Amino acid sequence: MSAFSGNFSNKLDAKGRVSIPADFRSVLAPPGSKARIVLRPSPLHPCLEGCTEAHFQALTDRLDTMDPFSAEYDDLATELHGQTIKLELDDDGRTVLPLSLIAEYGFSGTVKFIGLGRTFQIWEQAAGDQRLADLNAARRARALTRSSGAA
Amino acid sequence: MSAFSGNFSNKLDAKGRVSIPADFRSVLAPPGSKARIVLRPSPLHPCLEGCTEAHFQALTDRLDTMDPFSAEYDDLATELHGQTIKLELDDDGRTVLPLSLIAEYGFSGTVKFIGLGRTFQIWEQAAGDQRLADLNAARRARALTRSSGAA
DNA sequence: TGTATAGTCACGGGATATCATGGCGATTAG
DNA sequence: CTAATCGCCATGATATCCCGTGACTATACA
Repeated sequence: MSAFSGNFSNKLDAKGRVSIPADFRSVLAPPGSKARIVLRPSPLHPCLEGCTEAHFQALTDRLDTMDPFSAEYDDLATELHGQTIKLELDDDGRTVLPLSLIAEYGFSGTVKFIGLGRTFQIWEQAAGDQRLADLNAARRARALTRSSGAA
Repeated sequence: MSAFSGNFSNKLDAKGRVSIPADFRSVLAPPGSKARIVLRPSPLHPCLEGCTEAHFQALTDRLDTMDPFSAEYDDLATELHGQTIKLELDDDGRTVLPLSLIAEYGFSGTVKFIGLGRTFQIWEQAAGDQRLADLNAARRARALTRSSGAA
């Protein structure tokens, strides 16, 4: 597998450590080698967004296509680099989330990992569940609309 | 055969394992090789929907044409990947359904596989039977309505 | 045609590996 | 010297693998 899929709930211990789901670890690095993740605030949601270093590189490549003196360049560069944290996983597949982030996102006890393919998100448990539920409701509404239109 | 057809009832054992019907296995992978299935919640029914990795790939291909920073991308990616489970079949053609799913869909003892061609569904036995019965009833009603001109 | 044989399949059980998580102790910084 | 951080090990739970068994089917053979 080479994409982040599924959602997982893992515990944040007293020291701010969390296990990265094993499925995600296998995407982040070939088994055996040190895995690293790149984390930054989601531009859309109250959650963290994580990806591989390679994917982050691909995102920043986009900067090279932009006018380096434009406001857009400045905004995107700041967004991408200004709040990005690179973390290394320990031998148990865990990483330590900085206390500031834990406080900022209201993480308490359990966090939710949601796969988005090339990236994944880390939510406060309840908020993450809500996000999925909202999407499902919308999907269901779309499906029903379609079928009643066709019938 | 290259489509999921027919319906089958198989048992869920104490460990949450279930045999994938042999007919479906032959669609999922050439005999001998490891078969994988992609499962996600049905948008319309209280059941799981399964398909091949290739079919899922076709669904996610659409993401590559979208702006990865847009809300649309985020929604679709979460919808597609966020609740997707990729399972590998063991040498006996079985797979393990996560406990959370078993609870969520009320699976107990026996589950029903219903082929939908490119995909298939996994229902709690009684609900799946009901689904088929409902469809037949609706079909009969339509036929009667047509023949009598109006009902 | 009736019977024996081999194959496939669903299903159960038990041994083993993997994972998430708690805790301890060493190491480092202040 | 104290406190925070990091690496390592212990543990329970879960998943994975590998085996055997019985039902049913298809094939071979007399």
